[in-house]
Amino acid sequence: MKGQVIVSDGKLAQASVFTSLKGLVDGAAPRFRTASEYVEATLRAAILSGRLAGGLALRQEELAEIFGVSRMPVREALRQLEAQALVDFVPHRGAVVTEISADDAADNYAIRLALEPMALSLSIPHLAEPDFVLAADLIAEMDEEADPGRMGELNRRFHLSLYARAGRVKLLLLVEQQLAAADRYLRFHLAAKGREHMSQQDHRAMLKAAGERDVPAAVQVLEGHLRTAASTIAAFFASRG
Amino acid sequence: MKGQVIVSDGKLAQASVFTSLKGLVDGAAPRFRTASEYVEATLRAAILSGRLAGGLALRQEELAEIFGVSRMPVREALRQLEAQALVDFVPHRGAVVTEISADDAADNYAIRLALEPMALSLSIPHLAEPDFVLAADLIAEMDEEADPGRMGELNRRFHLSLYARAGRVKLLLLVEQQLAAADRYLRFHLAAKGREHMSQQDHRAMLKAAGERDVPAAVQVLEGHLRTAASTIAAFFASRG
DNA sequence: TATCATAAAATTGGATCCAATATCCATTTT
DNA sequence: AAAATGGATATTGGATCCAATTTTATGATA
Repeated sequence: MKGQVIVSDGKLAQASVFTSLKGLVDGAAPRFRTASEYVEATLRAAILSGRLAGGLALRQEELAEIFGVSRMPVREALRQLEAQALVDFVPHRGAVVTEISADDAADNYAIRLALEPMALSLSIPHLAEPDFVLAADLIAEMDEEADPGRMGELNRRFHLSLYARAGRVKLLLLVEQQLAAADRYLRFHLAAKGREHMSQQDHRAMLKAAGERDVPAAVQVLEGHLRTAASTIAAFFASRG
Repeated sequence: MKGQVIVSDGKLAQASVFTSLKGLVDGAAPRFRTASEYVEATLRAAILSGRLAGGLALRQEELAEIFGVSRMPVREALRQLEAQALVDFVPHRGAVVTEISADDAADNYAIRLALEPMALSLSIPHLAEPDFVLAADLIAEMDEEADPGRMGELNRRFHLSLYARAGRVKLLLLVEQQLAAADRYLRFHLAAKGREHMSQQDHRAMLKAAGERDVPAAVQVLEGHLRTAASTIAAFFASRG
């Protein structure tokens, strides 16, 4: 079997990462329609969570064995991830997990800074009681949460809860993608500053302004929130990597 | 051969569309590294240009024959297009070209209205003489151009020329995608209002403001430009589709 | 004639197989 | 000892093959 190859040389660390992949999505997510969707979702979660680090080469055959499928669904999944800029195809070398850099982080925040105020502005007039309740619940959950990965998800869902009534599905789709990508950087943010810098007061202020249908105030808080996060992460990259 | 099947029943019209596909990209574009890239580029151009209308089912085997490849590169290309929201996979039915609707157009313009002012603001301080020359040239070309398809391309390139120095590659990538998607609607715009409504005075005003490094003025013109286009297209859909 | 059951055709997702090509390592040569 | 060279090995892109499932056509029956 090729399994031995994985642990034979310097790839042991990778092997332990890979072998833990399979169960990653199984718990929360529903069953997938196709194998490639399953592989794609699992790999995407692993990359966004940082479990598969930038620069790592993902070889099709190896992944196929781990997931218990042929190389074909793996190939399709990797192509999808390529379209999402999560991997680069290098001929005869494999799909390489894209590196995250200060520049990428800046890009991500510039995009969010453009899209999210738009989404929020469109959504606020149509938000209803259940939306406010959900948002408040998520803030409360974040107060309790310690795990950084789960924290990222809660943060994402909070933001989306306020944008949900924007009525523009493709806009929201883009926002979701950018929020998911932001998780890759948020981990550094939390590591650098601790979870108290999750800016829960910003979240509360946004919710309050939204409740009062005060679009300019909500947008102002959101923009400050994003700019703060962006500069924190920029500082982190400047100091370390 | 299956070729006969294509022309045997009611699919004749589709066949003539399909068979003209192959050469679509050959002229301008360089050779592609892989077959799937070639297929993808050709299909994308055909969909964005409106040559493959919304609702049309793209069957893998049929495309494979037309392109002279097996079903596999076709499959990969279609998956890529799915990621770009240009087709939907319907099980056992084929990849269906997504319909364009008033709602989609509104989404597209909302996204552009969020992203492009950001790109323009970031870019203006770094624009240099060659950028202004290129932009001016493109305006002049548009004055002469009659063909709607080519007009769309010129318009796209003009906008990009002013955003080019934003220094945020992923942001620009998104902008490019949205501009390409906008071509699908621009065709209706031109059909409805004639090419004099291409708002060349807006283009000139944007270029002037950019030349004076007047970011707020340039952004204001751009926003007005996009809002006008959006409402024109909304009116078009309201009257017709 | 309309409707429902049943069989045939078509289409996809996935597996396996094949050819082309780049990488990597050992050996040789300077 | 370092560099060049040649061949084994690994890896990918593409072709062909197979199974599952849906759609569509056909025909029987009320």
